[in-house]
Amino acid sequence: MDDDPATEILEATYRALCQHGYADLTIKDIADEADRSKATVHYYYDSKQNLFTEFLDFLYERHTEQLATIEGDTPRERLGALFELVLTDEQANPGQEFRTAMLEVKAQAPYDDAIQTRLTWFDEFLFERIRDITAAGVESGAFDEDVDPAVAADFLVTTITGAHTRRVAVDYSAERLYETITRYAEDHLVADEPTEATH
Amino acid sequence: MDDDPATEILEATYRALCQHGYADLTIKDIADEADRSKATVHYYYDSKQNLFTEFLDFLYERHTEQLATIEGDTPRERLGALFELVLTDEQANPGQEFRTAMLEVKAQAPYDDAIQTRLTWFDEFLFERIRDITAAGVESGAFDEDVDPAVAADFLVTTITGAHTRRVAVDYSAERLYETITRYAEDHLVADEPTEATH
DNA sequence: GGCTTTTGTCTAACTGGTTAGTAAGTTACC
DNA sequence: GGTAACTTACTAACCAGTTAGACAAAAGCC
Repeated sequence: MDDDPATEILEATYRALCQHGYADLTIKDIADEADRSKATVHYYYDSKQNLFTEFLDFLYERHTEQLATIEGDTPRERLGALFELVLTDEQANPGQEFRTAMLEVKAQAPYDDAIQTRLTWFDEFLFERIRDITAAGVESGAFDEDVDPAVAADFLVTTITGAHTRRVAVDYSAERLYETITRYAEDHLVADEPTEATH
Repeated sequence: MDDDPATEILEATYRALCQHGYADLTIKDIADEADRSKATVHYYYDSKQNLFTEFLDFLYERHTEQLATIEGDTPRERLGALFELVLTDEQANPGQEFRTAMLEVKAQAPYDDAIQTRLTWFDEFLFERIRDITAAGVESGAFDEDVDPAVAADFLVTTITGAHTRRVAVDYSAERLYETITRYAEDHLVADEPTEATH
């Protein structure tokens, strides 16, 4: 927590973002959260856009670190742990407020190349992670042999994205979405023979 | 096109929304698009929030009319037509600008009950439409008998929502998402026996 | 028909509030 | 004394909503 002021401002940005949402996020909100003046924020970051771009880099680092911690002896376990992390984890993602703000940011992507570039990183990172786990599962025989890891990963990223959106837009239960996706994976990825025991 | 001024303003709102996005949408933008003054907009709609709520009602009506036109002799054809309408139809949905604006609106749902209520209508309408088609397919034997229509519809709505979000946030190809979802439906909904012919 | 009054539609100009960013100066440490 | 870190006070721009009134058509009245 004994960061340099620049990092402290990024952490304050996170808290301010959760409290006010992206649309209503002002430099003053961030400054207040960082216990500094508005001008100090501008001292470290030239513009609001500049600050936010660096904030997304900061988030990306945190997010990839989190996804890297995923463990499990089998691909199936690792995939389950990943779903849990991105769909239900409440301690890692302080919840609805942050997800809402991230959806606001996603909607701003077409207006801001720097944002779109970074959101694409997030998307691709998740895709690659799922594709690799799926490929390992296919190779080990745990997953159905005619599953194409890239196609399955693409589909799952889309569904996870949809779960995030629905959770915000129509206040849909995160748990229920988690269960539906897990069920899909169990039913359609896991190979037939070894799974019969599960039923 | 010879509507009353109130409706003309709603149509102007649609055009202004596509041009400026939701975040940057001002009463002036709408007024300019309607070739009227700012005060005239306020003459017909008390507040911006009021105008936008009525605009969403206007959109809902248009959207449900569109979804009602879906035809097809078999449930499979109807589901295919629905995917095409909600995922690729470019003449019905003037494209990226509008989808982007709608994602911005979705992100505002948690801050505005009137918006959330209406987005839930959209979500539920699509869900029910897919569930009914799926149920008809299961009943006729065209779809796998152990498909639960409600579960499948829920999953598909989530995936469609994800496709919309990814298209905006990471500029993902709509066509590719359409193909992935169609493939899922063909592989996992359609009953085994009658489908062998397709492969 | 001619006259006034009312009503519906609309506008220019203004108000009050907000915001990103800046300029100039202060404090604190080396 | 110089520099890094920081603040107060400001500017310029923007926006939702209001006000006061223009203009025309319709309605009521003689």
